[in-house]
Amino acid sequence: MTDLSPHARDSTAPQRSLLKGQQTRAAILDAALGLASQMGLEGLSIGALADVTGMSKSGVFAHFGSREELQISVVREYHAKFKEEVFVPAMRQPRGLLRLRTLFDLWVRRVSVEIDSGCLYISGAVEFDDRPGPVRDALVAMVQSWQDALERAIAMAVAEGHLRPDTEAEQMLFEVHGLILALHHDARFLCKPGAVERARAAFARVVAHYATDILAVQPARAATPTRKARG
Amino acid sequence: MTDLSPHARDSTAPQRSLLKGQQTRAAILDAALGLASQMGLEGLSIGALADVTGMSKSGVFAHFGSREELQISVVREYHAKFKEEVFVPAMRQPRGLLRLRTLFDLWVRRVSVEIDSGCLYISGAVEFDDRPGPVRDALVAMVQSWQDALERAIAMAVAEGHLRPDTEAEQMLFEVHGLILALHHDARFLCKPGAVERARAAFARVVAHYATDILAVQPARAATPTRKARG
DNA sequence: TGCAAAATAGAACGACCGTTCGTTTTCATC
DNA sequence: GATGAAAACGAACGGTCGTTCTATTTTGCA
Repeated sequence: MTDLSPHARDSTAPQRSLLKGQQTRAAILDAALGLASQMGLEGLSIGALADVTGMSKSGVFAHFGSREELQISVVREYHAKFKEEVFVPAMRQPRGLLRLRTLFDLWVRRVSVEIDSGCLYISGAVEFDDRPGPVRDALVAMVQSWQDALERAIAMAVAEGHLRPDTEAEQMLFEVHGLILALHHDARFLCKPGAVERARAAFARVVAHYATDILAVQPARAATPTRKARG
Repeated sequence: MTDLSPHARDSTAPQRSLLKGQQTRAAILDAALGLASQMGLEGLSIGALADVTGMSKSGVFAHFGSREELQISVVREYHAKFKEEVFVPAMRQPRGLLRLRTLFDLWVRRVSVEIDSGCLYISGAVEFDDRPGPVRDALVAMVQSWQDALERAIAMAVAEGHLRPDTEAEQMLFEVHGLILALHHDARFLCKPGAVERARAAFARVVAHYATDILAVQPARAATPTRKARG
């Protein structure tokens, strides 16, 4: 249910119902996303959001009804953008190692961009790891759906014969996810240079370990013509 | 300078100067550590701390002079406990792979305990990754000193001949650190069972990759009696 | 153009925050 | 036990927060 949310309409069909309210709501949400990425979901305040958007506090507030609903909307908005930027392009690649490589590559690229703005999934996970409530529930659902997608991609790479048949998808997912977290930590908190390269090198090592043979360890671009080996 | 802080005195020598003030200050700090582990360093409020300790707000405040100083004191206190619990016992192991394994094992054990309370290094890194100031500086210094210790342990394992001579300590540190972050994330935020085992399995895989031969890949406990092989 | 509805503004609220200040209690020492 | 110092209290300040309420403006549509 997290993969097809009704709030993200395309710009053609419902042009009739694109009221002014929805328009400014989208603008507020966009500003809120930037603010929450920097200050965290808990640091996101309606007053600061009003300043940024040039509106009054009550004007901003009326669009969401509560701060909690605003936070949930921000999480959903982030999820939509993340999906569009990482998940959707990777799905255009054929099933198997190539798709898995693309997923990781886009993921790293996104986190690299977020070194200046912050990843809401990572900061949100820490902020809400023992703060029960609807915001945490929404956050968990989004992260879980993303991890499920990754795990499916790994399982498909196994099914395609690109990874060893005894590969435990959950275990490999754990290791790959750790690389992203370490990348975020080193680059953003410790300001350590070279973290992106280290993450990429480690991913290649993980793939090499789970891959069926040494031939599969070549970089993603060179593996493109093998797409026809579908069944 | 972070490894020998003057605030942690032993209980014998300065019994003369162990005034009531220092005593309650320690009690406050202990309560603050628990509070900050749950709510984060930014969620730590003097009012809540006064409630927990049964004191007045101003009474608590007077011991630190400012909220920022309180936060820094909490960070230092956490660092001291972390060092005593993870670093010091591992230093009793001989240099090399055994010490490195012990470091990781105690680290995992600590994070496992912290699944209910939260790791201040991890939550602090996210909270202060773009909030400059003295608190961030203190946090970075503590985390950096811990990472340096780990990197030294890796380099020693290389020097002892337990790890391959071309091992890049920084790269291996990156990968191992990612495992801890993934463990913290999965166990604490996603409440996923089996994360500890997954972290241990992944660490064994990493060690196996960097180890000189297959004999070094046996688990730490089986290697315990070889402790006498010091030089 | 006019009208109902939606959108926004503005002021005010109660709660909590860190901090200050003056007072009072408790302590260590003679 | 008296005394000066250290420690703790309690009230208050200015600030920000989310939220509520009532006007006022703006919008969409007939």
